[in-house]
Amino acid sequence: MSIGPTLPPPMEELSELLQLRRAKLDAWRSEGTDPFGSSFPGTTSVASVIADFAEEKTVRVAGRIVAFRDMGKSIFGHFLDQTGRLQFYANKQSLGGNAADPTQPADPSKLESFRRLDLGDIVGLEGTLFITKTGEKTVKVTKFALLSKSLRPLPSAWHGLSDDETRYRQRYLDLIVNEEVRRTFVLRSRIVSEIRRYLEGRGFLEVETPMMQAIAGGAAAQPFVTHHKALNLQLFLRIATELYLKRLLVGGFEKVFELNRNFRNEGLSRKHNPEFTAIEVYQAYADYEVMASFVEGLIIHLAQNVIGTLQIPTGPVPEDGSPRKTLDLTGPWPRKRYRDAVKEAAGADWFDLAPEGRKARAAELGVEIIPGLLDHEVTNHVFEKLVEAKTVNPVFITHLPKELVPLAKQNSEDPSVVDVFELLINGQEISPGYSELNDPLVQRQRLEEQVGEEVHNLDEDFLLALEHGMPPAGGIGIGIDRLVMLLTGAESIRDVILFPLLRPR
RNA sequence: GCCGCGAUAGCUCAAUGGUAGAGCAGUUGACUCUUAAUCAAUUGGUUGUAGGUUCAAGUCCUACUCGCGGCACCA
Repeated sequence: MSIGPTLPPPMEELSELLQLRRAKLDAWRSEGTDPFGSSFPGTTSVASVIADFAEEKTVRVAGRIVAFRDMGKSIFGHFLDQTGRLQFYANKQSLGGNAADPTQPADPSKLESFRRLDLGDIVGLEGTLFITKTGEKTVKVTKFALLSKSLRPLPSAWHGLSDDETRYRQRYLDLIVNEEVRRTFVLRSRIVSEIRRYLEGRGFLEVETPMMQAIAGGAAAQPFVTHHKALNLQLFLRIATELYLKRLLVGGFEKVFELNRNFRNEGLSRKHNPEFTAIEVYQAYADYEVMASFVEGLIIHLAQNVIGTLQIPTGPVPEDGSPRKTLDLTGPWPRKRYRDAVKEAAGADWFDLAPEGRKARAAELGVEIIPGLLDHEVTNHVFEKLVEAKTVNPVFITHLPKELVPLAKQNSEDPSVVDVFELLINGQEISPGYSELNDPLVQRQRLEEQVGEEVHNLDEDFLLALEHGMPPAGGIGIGIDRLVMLLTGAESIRDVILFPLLRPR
């Protein structure tokens, strides 16, 4: 524990608001209370207080004060714990009275101390449960303990906190004040844990492979660079888990997955954070069709069991208060060949046109074509803008041209396409899946084409593994952040990552 | 990296180039079933930073910082 550079400024520089809060520290201490108190054992969560509610029952609860309504001789308020909000009530008799002998006069100083509490303070409360005239479950406080004094004001409870920069930099405030944010991150946690349960229940083994790699392979993204001192070694943060998981297939693990962070040195956007969570799943003796069914089953399972519905709200919240659009995850999800999807969007004659004709058609359709694009790249731009971006309900795009996916098996009937799928939902690629290439000689050739001149980037160790024999296998990847966005209806990846990357202030 | 938009009290937001304001929070007082408590009074500002134009700048101009959206990057 270091002293830290951010010592609090001297009192005279603090705003009045902060000075008053600090002054209360002395008030608490002068009556013998440590304002950053000790443990408060034996508490019950708000959720279980509400679930097992019985009038007159004595409970111990703890949380942060988020509302405080002082009415003179009695005080109402709400506190918040991890599971929810509960109303509390205190008056002179409840706090200062003698329960064993109600005829004895109450001690008013207890209520005066209680009145000194601020919004944001963390308290432990002991009291009896009752229901108010208006029907709200409430704890009547008989004893309280200040567990942590808050020296700064809470954002407005009514308006919430809406400044995105503050929400991300001080996420704790966002979590205290914005209930839907709390809900989103609870859901994220449940989604991740349900994915693990689902896979483990089907015999998959979770593994952990290196995040620091001498060669960052498995995708074509810029890696982050770091350095190991003792070995004087340049290392890269991984951009994918693929090549290590395939080594495990060689090693005889037939059903494996890894669910953890990847790092890509790319720009930030509504859909991109430089560190993001992904799962990759590999199953020996399966193919991309098996994996497509697997992904469909998994996502439907998550929607039903974590979210509770297959009808997911999506898109911007309308200003006029009308409900958001919804997308429908009900299966079975259609399969569509890449060529057919492009033809539907760009004309049945698309593939009959000359390359120049395709460029002209793309322009007519409003797809911007940068000069110098290869012919298949023109088609893929059209695909991305007119098919992918406009997809709402799930669709598996199959039979992609082999130029787009160099690491998958070629189709046995049509060698110009590969045995893969791309799962599109709500304008995003949620999951790719392959029949994995296990021919070490073809794999070497494809990787050599990919790395070009930079032969030192060729993962020889991976190719060596393949030469020992990797079983035919199906593999998938799912971007967890994007999956959580999809299932929670979030519009930005920053709303499903607790601490998204920001420039330091 | 490029283009556009934004930044005003602790929070949410106002303010024709002409006296920086409101609601909530805070403070003081009243009130023993309130719940956006209510009522009365009241404190709080280097208008993101640095320059410039102007008699006068929150407002116009330039640069910068940070954020948001889009583009580029991203099999």
